[in-house]
Order: sequence, then structure tokens, then C-alpha cells
Amino acid sequence: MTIDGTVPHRESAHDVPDAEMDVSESGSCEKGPHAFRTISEVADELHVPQHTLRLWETQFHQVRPLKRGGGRRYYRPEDVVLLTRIADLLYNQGYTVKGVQRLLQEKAVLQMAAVPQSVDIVTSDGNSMADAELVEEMQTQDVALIADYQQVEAVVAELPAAVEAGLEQALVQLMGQNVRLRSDLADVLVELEAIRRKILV
DNA sequence: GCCCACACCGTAGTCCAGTT
DNA sequence: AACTGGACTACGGTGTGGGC
Repeated sequence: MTIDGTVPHRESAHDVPDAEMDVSESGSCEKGPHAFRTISEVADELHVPQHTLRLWETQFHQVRPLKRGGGRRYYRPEDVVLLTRIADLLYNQGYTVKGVQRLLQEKAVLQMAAVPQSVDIVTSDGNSMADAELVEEMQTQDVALIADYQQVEAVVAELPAAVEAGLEQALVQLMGQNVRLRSDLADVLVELEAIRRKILV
């Protein structure tokens, strides 16, 4: 098996897991959206020279392609999405490299603040989660939050009046937190939708 | 105080030689 | 074909000194 149909016998079969490859039986195919890409393929796709992609790798720690035999880079779909976003910010929106770095950092902080204690926007190996995965995670958190809220409400309804006042205060705080979290989640979802639309264009 | 010329510095690539 | 690392280039921004 090869990395793809267009670039035969580059690496041995064990270099990249089969499950991560998008390969047709015929051997002559376009890569699917989930296929790994070499630096030359990503460079073609983004209309950016290869050396620029390597440079970005040193400048943006979020860009971390897999490296296999001989130190060759294999870009995952999420890497390509991130690089597309970086290219857009740099070349279309006039950001500097530092500006993009700051934007990516702020975005990570915002996302973590919006969904406390649960979602790692940057995974343990330093890579960004896919959009769909992130949205799903946030929706799960939202549902869990509502469930917690309803649970507290039910408990309060059964408590004696003596402690009710204190719990009501806690409930008000929870409701406030709920509103803020919902607002933050809505902002993040809007931002993700905007990014997705750009990618699909 | 204002303007101009020049030097210096940082940023963003680009090129190249040698290697895998 | 793709890798690394260092040297190099182009360009814009900033600082400084001198003349008016």
C-alpha cells in the first residue's frame, strides 16, 4: 500500500497506519478529505511554497505534522485546516506572523474559558481538535450544565425555608454562570461556523 | 519645532549546501 | 523528493543627527 495513488512507493507500508490513509483500490486517485498529505501536496493546495510551510512550523507551535521515516512530514486534515486559516490571515487579512500567533493563542484561551475543566482545545500532543469534535464536546457540556441546573432546582424545591435563602443565592449564581457559558458557547460556535464556511469555499 | 537623510533593526521570507 | 540549518535579501519601521 502507498500513501496515495499519485505518489507510489514513497514509504514502506508500515510507515503510516492504513486506517488514516484514504486510498482507492485502483491506485490512481485523488486524496479524500481525511487523507494525510505530504508537504508538496499541502503546498500545492494552499499555493504556498514548501519552505514557507516549514517556516510556519517553527513559528506556529500549533502546526505539528506527523513525522515518519526520514523525517518526512505528513499533514493531517486538521493541520491542513489550520494552515489554510493561517494562510488566509497572513495573505488575505493582512495579519503579521505575530498577529496570527496572538490570535491563535487568544482563541485557545477563549475556548478553554467557555467550557471550563473539560475541553482541551489543544490536545496533549499539542494538536488542535477537529471542529466537529469541539462542537460535539461543547454541546455535551451544555446538556450536562442544564441537567445540573434542573437537579439543583429540584433539590431546592424540597428544602425547608431556613436554608432556602442561601441556596437560592447559589442558584442565582449558577443561573448567571449558565447564561455566561451559553453566551460564550454561542460566540465560539459562530466563530467555528465562519471558519468552516471559509474552508468550504 | 520641523523636515530630511541616513543608519539600524525586526520581520518575513528565500536560497543553498549537504544529508536522508 | 524531502530534510535541516544557516546565511542572505527585501522591505518597512524607528531612532538620530544636522540644517533651516
